[in-house]
Amino acid sequence: MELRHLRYFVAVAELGHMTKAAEALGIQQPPLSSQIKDLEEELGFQLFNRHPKGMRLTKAGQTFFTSCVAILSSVELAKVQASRTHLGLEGELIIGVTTSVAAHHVFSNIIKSFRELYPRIQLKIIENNADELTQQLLLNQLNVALLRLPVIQSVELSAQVLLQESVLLALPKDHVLLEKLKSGEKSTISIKDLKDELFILVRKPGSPGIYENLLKDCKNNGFDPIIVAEVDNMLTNINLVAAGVGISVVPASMSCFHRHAVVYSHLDGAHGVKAPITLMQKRNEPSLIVANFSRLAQQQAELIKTPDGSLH
Amino acid sequence: MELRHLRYFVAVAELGHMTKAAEALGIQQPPLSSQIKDLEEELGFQLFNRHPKGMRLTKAGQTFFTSCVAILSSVELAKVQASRTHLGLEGELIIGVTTSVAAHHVFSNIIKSFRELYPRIQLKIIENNADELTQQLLLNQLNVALLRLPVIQSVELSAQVLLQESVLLALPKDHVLLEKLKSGEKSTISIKDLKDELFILVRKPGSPGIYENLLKDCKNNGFDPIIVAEVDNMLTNINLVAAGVGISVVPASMSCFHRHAVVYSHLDGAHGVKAPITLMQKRNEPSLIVANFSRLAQQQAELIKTPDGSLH
DNA sequence: TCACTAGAATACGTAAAATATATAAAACAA
DNA sequence: TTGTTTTATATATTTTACGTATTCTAGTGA
Repeated sequence: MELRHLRYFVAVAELGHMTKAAEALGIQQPPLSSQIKDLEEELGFQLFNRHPKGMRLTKAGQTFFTSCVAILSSVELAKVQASRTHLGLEGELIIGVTTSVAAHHVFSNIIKSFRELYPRIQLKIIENNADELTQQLLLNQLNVALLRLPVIQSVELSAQVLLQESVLLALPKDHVLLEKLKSGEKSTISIKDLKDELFILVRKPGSPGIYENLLKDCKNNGFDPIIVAEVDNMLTNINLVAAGVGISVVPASMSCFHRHAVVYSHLDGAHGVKAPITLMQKRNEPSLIVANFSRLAQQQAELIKTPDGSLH
Repeated sequence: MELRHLRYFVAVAELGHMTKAAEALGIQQPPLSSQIKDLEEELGFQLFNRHPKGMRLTKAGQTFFTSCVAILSSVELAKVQASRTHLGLEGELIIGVTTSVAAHHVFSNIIKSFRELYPRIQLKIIENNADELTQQLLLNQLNVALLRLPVIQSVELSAQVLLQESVLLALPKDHVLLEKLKSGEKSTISIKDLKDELFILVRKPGSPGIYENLLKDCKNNGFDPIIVAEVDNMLTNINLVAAGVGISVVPASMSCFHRHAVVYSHLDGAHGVKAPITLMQKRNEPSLIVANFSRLAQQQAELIKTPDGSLH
């Protein structure tokens, strides 16, 4: 039994007429008769009662007809679905993201526009630190990761920087440096002023990252910072600053958190400290979905950059 | 695209190996390669990534594979279902029945054993009077009807008597004839004793039926009975007898109703009055379901007959 | 009753296409 | 390198779906 038999059978059943069905199918009547006969022989029973005015379905034929219509339409659906999968319009995308990237509005813009363009792709979003995300990417537990600075270099991975963001110093509201600014004793805060401050950092010892660059800048200014706490993500940084534990440096986009207890200030002399947003994926990623997501992420990042390259 | 393509594709996808799949399918590898290639060309995208160790499904291939498995199994199901319909094991049976037949235990036996033997046939049971049932049968609104005596003769219909049942006289508990029996004045009630009684009958004037025969018997005994009520079904007869409206004659199997208010008695001299149970169907009924039901009904009727032809 | 008509079935030749055989190409492994 | 494994290509062969011509059958109408 082939789909041809089902197509022919449905045509005859619908028109109730062998000759008309043959015409509709674009073949001659004798081969159509022959095919219907073959089908009936394979099934072992009559599908039609032959009348001088045409063909009428038997009870069994009626049952079979209903099934055939469903089968033929599910064949068409199968083609369309597979094609949509091939075009990257259908499927699943697992996105890993760090807390600090998730806090940036470019992330919500990316997700929103992706959902609009590819509504039939199921999105799964996993929040984790940069180190874990990279491991998951290598293990194919993620399709793509959005983080700040890559912490693991691997030939299997490719990284593209979506945007560069400057960082701000985060201080408890009642910090002495802020009083000096307010009283006019200082006009800006410089990295040199932080020599005796207690730092809260996100740091994987030995691996690169934003805070690795901060440590270098401090060293260039003649001191090693005092680290009072090492935490897992930048929101915890700010939580601890708000609690008065110490000071920290965070991406500008995070300055919306804890404004009742934390003041965010420009930091002079921290030239090396930037907080990019980086998209990472497997280097030989064949998935069109990932390619589409990557392109869209780039576009959304461009959109929120001002012409001179700075940020809104 | 033909089912062959789907079958071949599923085999290759399951084994991940063109050569092994060809072997499993009982064909050679080159034509299988060619068919898979044809399928991919028709779909417009690759279903497999070719690796030196075998074939691995693409994302689109995975989607298509899932659909194909479902399609192939629904093709098999379609065959089975149509075949079951052909064999009369699947489908619908609409049975018409009169109230008095429905009251007979042979009816519940028939329904019960039919449901056991043909559990996948949906039964619809319609209760109506004999006249309406016959009309519905002619209009193909019923597949089969169970009634007492045929009221319409038609070349389109065939009737078979399942069993013959005697009738009983139904009297109100306080009827004078019963007192005569009790006092010993009479040993039995004869049809002649009913000359001045008020009869409750189910009667379509001019058409045959149990009560037509009763009227003849009365005439043979020299009187026309006084008809106090004509009703639609025999249960109403008994209801009215219980209410003291008059007397009636009903099939023996109905003597279980209203025993607190109605007494059922043998009636001498009513030789012509029998209450058969008759199965009617269209004469050229092609349905195996109807044939099976008819055979089963006959069997069940035989079962409750005692060897000498009388009833339990 | 007899042709006439409409529709399906049969007979047979043809063309398309599925399959088989033989071989090549590609990617490893030893 | 050579041998092995696996898929792809080339070509021949067989199968089969299709086309053409015709027959069969059951109504229909004169």
